[in-house]
Amino acid sequence: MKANNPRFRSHCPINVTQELVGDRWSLLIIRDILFARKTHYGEFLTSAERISTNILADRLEKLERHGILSKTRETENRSRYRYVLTQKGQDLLPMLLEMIIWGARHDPETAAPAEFVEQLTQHRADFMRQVLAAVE
Amino acid sequence: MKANNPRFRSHCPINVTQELVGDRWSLLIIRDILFARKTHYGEFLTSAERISTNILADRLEKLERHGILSKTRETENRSRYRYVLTQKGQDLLPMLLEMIIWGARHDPETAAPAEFVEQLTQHRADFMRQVLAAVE
DNA sequence: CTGTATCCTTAGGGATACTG
DNA sequence: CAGTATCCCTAAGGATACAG
Repeated sequence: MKANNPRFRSHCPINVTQELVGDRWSLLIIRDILFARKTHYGEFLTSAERISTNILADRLEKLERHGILSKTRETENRSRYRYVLTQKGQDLLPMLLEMIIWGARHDPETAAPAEFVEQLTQHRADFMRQVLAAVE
Repeated sequence: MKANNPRFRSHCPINVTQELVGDRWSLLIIRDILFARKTHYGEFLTSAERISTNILADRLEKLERHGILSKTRETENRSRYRYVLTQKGQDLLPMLLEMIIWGARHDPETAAPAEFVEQLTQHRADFMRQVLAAVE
């Protein structure tokens, strides 16, 4: 009985990562939290890719269940939640940055600011630490 | 009609990367080429995740169409092909390494050798250059 | 061995009405 | 505003027979 442990096709870490956050939406939600500083349900709905309400609720629940983000009540407002990344979620930043570099380099119409990508590419690990510090 | 120019949901580079290689199989094929040095159709079929023949053929064709790998005839054997990564495909290595780090760190049953992950984590950018050099 | 062709099933996703 | 609940549908994937 591995109730908590999802059954992976394999324990290859690449496969595991993909099974946990490789669906169509999870990484975009995490992107919104990390880069657009979004924290509330309604904000995720406004992103360019237009996630629908049921899918968003489902993904938020899954990500919380996997310990990637946590949901906390707003003190002022009873029915308002705040979504923040756990350490496990923040640990996805380096991978996201590599996805940005690759996606931007190979898409002529990329939405990523050229400077940002260039800076990112040059600095890599050092830059990652900077970004993390700024985010925290 | 969906041939050359894929219509992306958005040109966010994270989204683009995911739409190009974010399916269930592409990255595992690329992993096999990069890390297990596989080059032939039959070899991909033997991996732990057990891809089926039609899906494999489909993915190989898609990856070739997107310029991520290239297919060349073996000189000795007419009906044998050799699959190799293009530069665009090799550029995925840093992202794969980050996926390895994250997946291994957060899966207690990971198949990744602890030493490798530790070395990878510590060296990051430098290590990536080493790996690339070794692969080429 | 290197693939195609078929058939079939299902999970994932989208639209939208509804609730507190 | 912050979600649930339904309904529906398609693309993605799996099994397997077959072909060069």
